[in-house]
Amino acid sequence: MKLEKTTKVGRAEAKRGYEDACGLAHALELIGERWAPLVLRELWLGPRRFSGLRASLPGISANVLTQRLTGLEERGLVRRKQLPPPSSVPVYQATEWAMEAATTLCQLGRWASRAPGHDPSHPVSPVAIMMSMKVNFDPSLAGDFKGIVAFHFGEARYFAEIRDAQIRVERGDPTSADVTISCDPNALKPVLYGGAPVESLRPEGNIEIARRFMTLFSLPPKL
Amino acid sequence: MKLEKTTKVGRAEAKRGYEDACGLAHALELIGERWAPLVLRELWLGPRRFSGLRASLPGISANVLTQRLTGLEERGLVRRKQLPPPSSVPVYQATEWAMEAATTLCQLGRWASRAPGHDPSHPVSPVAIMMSMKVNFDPSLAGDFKGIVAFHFGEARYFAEIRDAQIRVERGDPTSADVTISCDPNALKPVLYGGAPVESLRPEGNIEIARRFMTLFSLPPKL
DNA sequence: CCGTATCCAATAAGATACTG
DNA sequence: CAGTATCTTATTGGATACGG
Repeated sequence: MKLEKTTKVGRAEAKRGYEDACGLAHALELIGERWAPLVLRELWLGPRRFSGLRASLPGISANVLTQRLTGLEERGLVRRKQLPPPSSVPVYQATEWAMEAATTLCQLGRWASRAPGHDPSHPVSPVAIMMSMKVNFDPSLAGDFKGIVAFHFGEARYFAEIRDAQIRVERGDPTSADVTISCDPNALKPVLYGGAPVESLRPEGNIEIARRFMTLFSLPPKL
Repeated sequence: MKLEKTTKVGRAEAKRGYEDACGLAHALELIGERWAPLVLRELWLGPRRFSGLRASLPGISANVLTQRLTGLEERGLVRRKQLPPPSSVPVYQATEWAMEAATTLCQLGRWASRAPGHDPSHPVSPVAIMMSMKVNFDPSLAGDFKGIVAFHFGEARYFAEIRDAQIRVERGDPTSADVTISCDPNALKPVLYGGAPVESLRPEGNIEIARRFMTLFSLPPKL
């Protein structure tokens, strides 16, 4: 139609910036684009590959994921790496600095889960459910409980360790798990937050530890 | 290929949601739109009117501000009020719940200010500069300093009180200020964070308190 | 399997004018 | 002042198609 650039914008003001010195405005320029915070969430527990990110981010398209990853890389939030040959798989890793934001974003997630409009019936990714454990762990319920629970979500492996009324969540295999749970991330929600029995997940190992573990999380009160 | 819902538009596919039960995804549906976090920032210290918001958000257009305010109101983050007659001015106020998010967003702002790309030469709003004080106050520098500094940014009035190595930032007039500074918010930046002398701002009152006050803030280290 | 490039339709944002 | 209305531009997401 009209190919003429109306020059309204004048110089190459390519990006839409906020022109605001407030750090928050800059945060939005760094991670304010659609999907960006969720990409960071997926990188929270370690490097991931393109297809894994795509699978964990239902609805993102390949081109948008590419844009986000390259954008985040340009801004110093993500580093792209090649695993050593022969695998030579490219993976994306959050920088240490980006990880600090991820911690803050966790809190934002906890805050939002109080909203009346929050629908927990949607699917969750493995990282998302592990993050929910990190953020909804209630130290006051833990007493002197101590245990390591391994989670197998298909090929993906994570574990949570509770000790001294603190929780640690990591990717990979623990040195020694008390109990291992193999399931879909979504199956964990009713057990963690709905009081469903852990037996439904067929835990392997110390079932008593599994049972107790699942009682240590509480969603913040709804509004 | 075999998507049955390929019917182009799909009618009721109203909003673009993330379809992700993770709280963070819902947070983005609540405040992930462009400008939304900055609107909340402006409401951080109390209710504001439409024109004040527009003035503090350089670059936002009236229709987008309207959309944000009505959207935030629908989602329970903002309440619209009418001041009692004869003024009858409509004002927008953040709900208590939204204020919790604002606190987290502050942290995000502090995080982002470490970025190499952060340009502090852009203008800041009164609320933004007050927020920077809140978030960059360094208790370890405060010792037993005690003082109340009032800020007049045109008609807008704010104050900061430091006591017991804590800072409190509010809108309005303090019961008794040690010193009052009338200036543009931007003029405060070099004094707070660049070591410029407070005398350049012509403080009225206890200048020694003003001088000491300005030394109690430190930006996080750049990357 | 890991992406990138391109085209297109649907939205969101921006600029401007205008009304009560 | 407090917004609507309207039009233009930019970004998004989906669907391929294509290269390593």
